[in-house]
Amino acid sequence: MASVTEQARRKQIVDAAVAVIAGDGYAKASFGRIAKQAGLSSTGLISYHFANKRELMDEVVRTVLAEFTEFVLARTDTGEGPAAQLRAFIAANVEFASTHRTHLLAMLDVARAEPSDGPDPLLEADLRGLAELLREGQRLGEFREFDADVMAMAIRSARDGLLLRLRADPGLDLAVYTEELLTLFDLATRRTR
Amino acid sequence: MASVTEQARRKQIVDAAVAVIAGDGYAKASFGRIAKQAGLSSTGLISYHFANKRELMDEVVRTVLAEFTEFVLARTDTGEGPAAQLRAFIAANVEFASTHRTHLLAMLDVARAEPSDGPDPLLEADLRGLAELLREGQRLGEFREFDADVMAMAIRSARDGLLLRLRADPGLDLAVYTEELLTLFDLATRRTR
Amino acid sequence: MASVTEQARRKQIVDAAVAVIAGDGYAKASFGRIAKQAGLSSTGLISYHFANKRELMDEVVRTVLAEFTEFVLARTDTGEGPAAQLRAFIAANVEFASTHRTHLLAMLDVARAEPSDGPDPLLEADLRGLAELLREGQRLGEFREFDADVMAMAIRSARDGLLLRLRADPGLDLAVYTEELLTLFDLATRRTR
Amino acid sequence: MASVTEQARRKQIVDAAVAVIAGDGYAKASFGRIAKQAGLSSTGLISYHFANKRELMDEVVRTVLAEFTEFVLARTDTGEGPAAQLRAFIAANVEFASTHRTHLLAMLDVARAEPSDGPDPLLEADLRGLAELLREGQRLGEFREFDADVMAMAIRSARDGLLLRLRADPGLDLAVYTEELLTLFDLATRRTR
DNA sequence: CATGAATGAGGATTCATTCAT
DNA sequence: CATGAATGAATCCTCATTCAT
Repeated sequence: MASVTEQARRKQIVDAAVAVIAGDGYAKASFGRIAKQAGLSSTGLISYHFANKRELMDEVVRTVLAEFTEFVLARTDTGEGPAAQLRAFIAANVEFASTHRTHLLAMLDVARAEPSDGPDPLLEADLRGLAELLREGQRLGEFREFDADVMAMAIRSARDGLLLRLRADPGLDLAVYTEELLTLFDLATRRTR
Repeated sequence: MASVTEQARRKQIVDAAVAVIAGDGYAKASFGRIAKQAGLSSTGLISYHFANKRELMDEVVRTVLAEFTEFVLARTDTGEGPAAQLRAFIAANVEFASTHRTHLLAMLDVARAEPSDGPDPLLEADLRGLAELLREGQRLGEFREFDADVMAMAIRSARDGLLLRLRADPGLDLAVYTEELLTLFDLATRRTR
Repeated sequence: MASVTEQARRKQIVDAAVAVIAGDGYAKASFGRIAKQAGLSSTGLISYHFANKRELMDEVVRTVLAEFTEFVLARTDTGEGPAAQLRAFIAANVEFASTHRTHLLAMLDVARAEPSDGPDPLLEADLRGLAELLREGQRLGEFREFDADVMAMAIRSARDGLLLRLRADPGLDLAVYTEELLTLFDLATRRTR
Repeated sequence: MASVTEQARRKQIVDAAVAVIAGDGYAKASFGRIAKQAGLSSTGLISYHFANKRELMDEVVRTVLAEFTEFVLARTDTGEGPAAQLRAFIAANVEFASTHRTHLLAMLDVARAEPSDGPDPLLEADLRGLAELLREGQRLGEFREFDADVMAMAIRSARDGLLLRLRADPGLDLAVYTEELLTLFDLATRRTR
């Protein structure tokens, strides 16, 4: 279980699925299209490596989420204070959204189309850390008193909104966008004297 | 053309489509499910009233968008200044999101799954007015200098984020949520001395 | 039964059916298209006047066949000898094929698509008279000894071939075509000295 | 691509389609009937091997046309003069019409129901060679001066007429029919004294 | 492991026909 | 008589999944 070839094939298939979903949307992401995108000669191969479509899609989400988390954490855990970390977090989000646009779009599409049962782990895991950071900032007096969960959701939503904008308008100036969001949430969170 | 019965049936079918999409997602919204939800005896009846699935989905979007626009505009165009209008706009958005949760979820699902050609009219029409309001506030000196398009997107995204939260957690305290968002964007937009 | 209005409606529907079949082929000749062609507001009206589709199609065949027979007979029964009558018959066939192209095409399409049980009455009735004429010519010594049924079929087939040509190439020179067929069958039938 | 199994299945399906069309007519030739005729468990298998119905029908036409052309050419290209070749051509046509009745009927039905765009290749390709043979005979002085296109059409139509007769009356004496047609067109084409 | 053929359920859509008004 | 809404069977086609090789 989990030989090298096996791992490589699964990755190949997941990557193809990401590309198809990001390109044509989840609705058009059939095994047929994914197999063609991956250069496979049979959809049977996908079924061989994944128990069913749901499992493939779960892996798509898991993979992108792992990349994303690693990317963002590496840029956020800087040992600086919460305010600085929040700035780093937002910047990292925007950067990932632009460099991994297809991955993120695919993940959001899947999450919307195949909602998991109960509280969405995506929604939760992603937000928990951010809310914790915000609360830490409040404890240290760098942030004003706001509802950390609402603020976290607003920050994450702003990044998702950027994704939609990027889909419609790929030539967007990200430097400006980043700066605007940094200022926006700086003003929204900082201790009001 | 467009008799009373006809209109009633179309509305019935659109309502059923909204319910199915909000409940099971767009991917599962087949004519079969919609017909069952609507209590129709045959999917043929849907085809009788709508040229094809796309036309039905377009009407779903159009219907919800009309409700939404009317609801929000009625609460926003108060003759007050931009800052007050922005507060009204955000409050109206949150209120509509909670009272018409299924409608809004369905609309967003359809818009994501069936992207229209060219710039998404949903994305555009919805945002244009908000950005205009923000610029007006800047002209009048009520708002600071920010990129109105980015800010508009952030505001709308915050509302969409609320929707997702509501789906996962229907018991959410909306009064708190509204108040938090009002403060958030008040701080983010107001003229910094 | 068979009031004036009734008759008029049936004719209107049959004419529309002929136009649709000749234009788009039997396969596309749905009640919906026929109703639209006839300017009717409902396909129900067709069902009201015809027990079922088969009956409508039978009437299409019957109607065209009646027109055709009347047209040809009027030009053939000239009181002249069989050879002259054969010439008149062929000329009349070509003329009808050109002036009533749609009608004849529709009839042939229906006859091919909905073959009646047993010996095709179209095939029979149409040919019987012609074969009889040929045999009469043989009795009178104007024609050589050939199989009258085969010859009759060849003559009728030549006219059907003309129809196909007309469908593909409407600008055909019929005067030439007629003359050629007259000579062809004159040579084929006349007493060889 | 084009494995042995693949070819065998395609042939099996085409054969079943021919049988159904010849038996019940093109209008009744649904995937369901064809699958049943072929002993397949699902219409999906037909879709697996043919991109769509049109492609299947095109292959039906192509297959029969290839058989027919090969059959007739092998009996016509005898190195003899045009008159002898014409006799061979007619005899071969009649023979093929009797031995491959279903195939020919199916082909004609499809060609009538699914007219290709532009000039019908069936109508054209089939006739071109025959007309050429006739013109060659005129150049060599074996045939009289007639319109070669009209004559070619008459000859082909006579064969189609035989097909219709065979459908209605399978017990037809073909030896007689052949002899009659040979004489008919010999008289019609040969140089007059 | 990989292939491609096969399966059968489910998809949207078309259609002839029925029926209340 | 005419209308248009409704019905349900049938059509082609797509798809995830299975399985022998």
